[in-house]
Amino acid sequence: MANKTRITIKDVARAAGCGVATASRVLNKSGSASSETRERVEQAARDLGFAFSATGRALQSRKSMTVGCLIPSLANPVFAEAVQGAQEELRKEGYQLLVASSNYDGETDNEILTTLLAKDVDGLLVTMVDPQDSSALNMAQGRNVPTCLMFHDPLPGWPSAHVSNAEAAAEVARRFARYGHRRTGFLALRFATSDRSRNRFDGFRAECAAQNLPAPELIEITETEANTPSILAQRLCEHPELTAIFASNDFLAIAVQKAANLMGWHVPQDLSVVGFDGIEVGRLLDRPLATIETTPEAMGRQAAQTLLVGLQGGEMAELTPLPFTFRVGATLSTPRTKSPDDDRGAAQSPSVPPLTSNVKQG
Amino acid sequence: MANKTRITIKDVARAAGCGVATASRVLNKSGSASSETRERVEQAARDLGFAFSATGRALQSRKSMTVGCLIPSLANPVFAEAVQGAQEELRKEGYQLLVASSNYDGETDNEILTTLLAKDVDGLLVTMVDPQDSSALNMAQGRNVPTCLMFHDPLPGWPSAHVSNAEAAAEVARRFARYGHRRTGFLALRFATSDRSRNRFDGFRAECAAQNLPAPELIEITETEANTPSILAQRLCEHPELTAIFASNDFLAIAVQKAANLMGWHVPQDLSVVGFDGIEVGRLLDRPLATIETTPEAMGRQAAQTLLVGLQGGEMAELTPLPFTFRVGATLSTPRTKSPDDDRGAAQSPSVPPLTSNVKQG
DNA sequence: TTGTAGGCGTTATCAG
DNA sequence: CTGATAACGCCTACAA
Repeated sequence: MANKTRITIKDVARAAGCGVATASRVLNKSGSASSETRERVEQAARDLGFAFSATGRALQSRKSMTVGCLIPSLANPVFAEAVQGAQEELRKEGYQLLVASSNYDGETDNEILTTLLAKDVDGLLVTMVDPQDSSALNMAQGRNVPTCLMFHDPLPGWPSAHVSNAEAAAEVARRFARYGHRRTGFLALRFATSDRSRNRFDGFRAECAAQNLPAPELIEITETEANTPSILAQRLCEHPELTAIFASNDFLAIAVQKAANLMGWHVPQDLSVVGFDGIEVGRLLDRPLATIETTPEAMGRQAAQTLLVGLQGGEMAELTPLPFTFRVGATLSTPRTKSPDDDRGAAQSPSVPPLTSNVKQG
Repeated sequence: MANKTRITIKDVARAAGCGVATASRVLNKSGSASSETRERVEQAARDLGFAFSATGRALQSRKSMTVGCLIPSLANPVFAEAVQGAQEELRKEGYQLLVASSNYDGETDNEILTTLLAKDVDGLLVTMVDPQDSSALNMAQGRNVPTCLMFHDPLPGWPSAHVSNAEAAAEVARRFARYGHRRTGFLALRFATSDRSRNRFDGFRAECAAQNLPAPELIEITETEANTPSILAQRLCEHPELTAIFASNDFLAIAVQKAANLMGWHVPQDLSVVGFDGIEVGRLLDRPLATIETTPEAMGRQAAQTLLVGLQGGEMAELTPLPFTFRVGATLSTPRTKSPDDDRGAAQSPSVPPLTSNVKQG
């Protein structure tokens, strides 16, 4: 009942019979004190169950020991893992992470950054829709709040822990070419709000050109389409000439397989599929997914380490892209036939109803 | 260069030619002010790009508008989604989330809680190893910091957003029984540090008994074993009598399938598998996973909403368990044979080498 | 309507 | 070695 809400250093000082300054020195092991008062203070602190208030400290020291972290969503394991890595790294140095997600919305991005800045974060870890043109991010810069991006390809002004999206995508194009694919597609979700996705497409298209392949087809889909195999199947049917699809992330790639199955197409013979990210489950699928394997947790770690340098007043260098690997899987092979108008899959499952109706029954 | 580090309300007051109290009133739309000074203050604030310091406010108001969130790991999508849901819900009311993960370690749990408390969080959202016996959690209670657990089955003293682990597990036992399985196994990871896992096992075992099935076999594995199909296969081989396995989460369930494939066992005929959680990819697998479907994001939301009540001084009621559903999949069927010592899979793939050697080549 | 003053919890400064 | 005291940024009486 008589619970004094909070025990402050004042209480400790009083209990120890000394001034607050002395108590502060003892408890912080700064300054010096006679072993006698030291003892009394420590005893009092223990008895009272004293703990410093980080808020009071922050106000006085102008350091909140808190880092703000903005990402699109924790529901995407790629971002969640990056945050996990960053959090571990920062905690070692005593920093806590204030996490917020924008749900891929540019306005929310700015609102969150503003709030984070108001909370006096000492640094920022950011993945957002449009970092190049964010008033809030500029404000962070103006206030000299060290900031490190994550996932974004290099941008003037901020370091970014990233994998070269264009180069990784180019690797996919080369693989496709090597296997004899010509008509390819790039399946994208939230193309408008993801520079990562756009950069992947650009890199993919450029390398297709370099490999003398026709320009890849850009297929943009909505979240609903991605989550409903039958609808996705319809969308794929609009591009019967494609023999290989590069999905902008692994979930989409898996969805493509599902949709293909629905239509009686065989992956990879009828349609090859390659993903991006390299999430763990891709490897556990019956038909392990060919994909670009990245290491989001390492990305978060790298971002955190760089930020730590900035936090200590150092200069944050531009970051070398993290390595990626092409994970070989069972979803990429040579196309069944070079003839684009072949009635694919028919030989395998002659009993399958016409595609359109089949799609509808999905 | 001449960047004054921070613009405070004092600066605004000076620029507007008035006292700080007036500026505060105007900017907070509390108290009243002549429309004239109001104008001047707002103008000044805009010109200077003023923003309140949450730290100063927190110190003064004794409200940090921050909620601490402790979970085992963001690398587990189940927790990540819960945090996502909670974050969205809390942001609506102006709260930010301070997130930290313990990596399933009980000591770290306490360290983190202590730090969070020192940061003056207004409330706590917690999933930890041992909530019943945590000094830090008790301290939170002592300080009257509203706390809501997540994922834990009801515990005296704290509300918890959860699914009834025992009941869900019982449902699996009933399904197994209905399909004619008798010898079953429960595959667990981190059994010692997860009351969720233990409660699932207890519920499963109890219902097996109720269904007149032999007691289920408890198979504990390490993370390494879980991630290496060939090793997991070896572990499974130690229990040739089992026809059905209940995995304590979906990832394990998928791993079991992988391991089974490696040995030439057919899922579900040779071995039925049911998971827990209901992660999205389970549905996208070639062989959709039978599992207990839960809604982690809703759990996070519920926890946040309850916490919000506590944050507003209300009484936090005990929470009704969230509903779960048994997701029918292709990994559960009647066992191929009732005879436990049948050489399973042999009929299907006579060319498969003996199990042991097959395992090793994995 | 307005401004002054005190205090939230800490620490750094500066006399004793 | 020790203890007032003045910030840190803000808000809320209390006065004017």
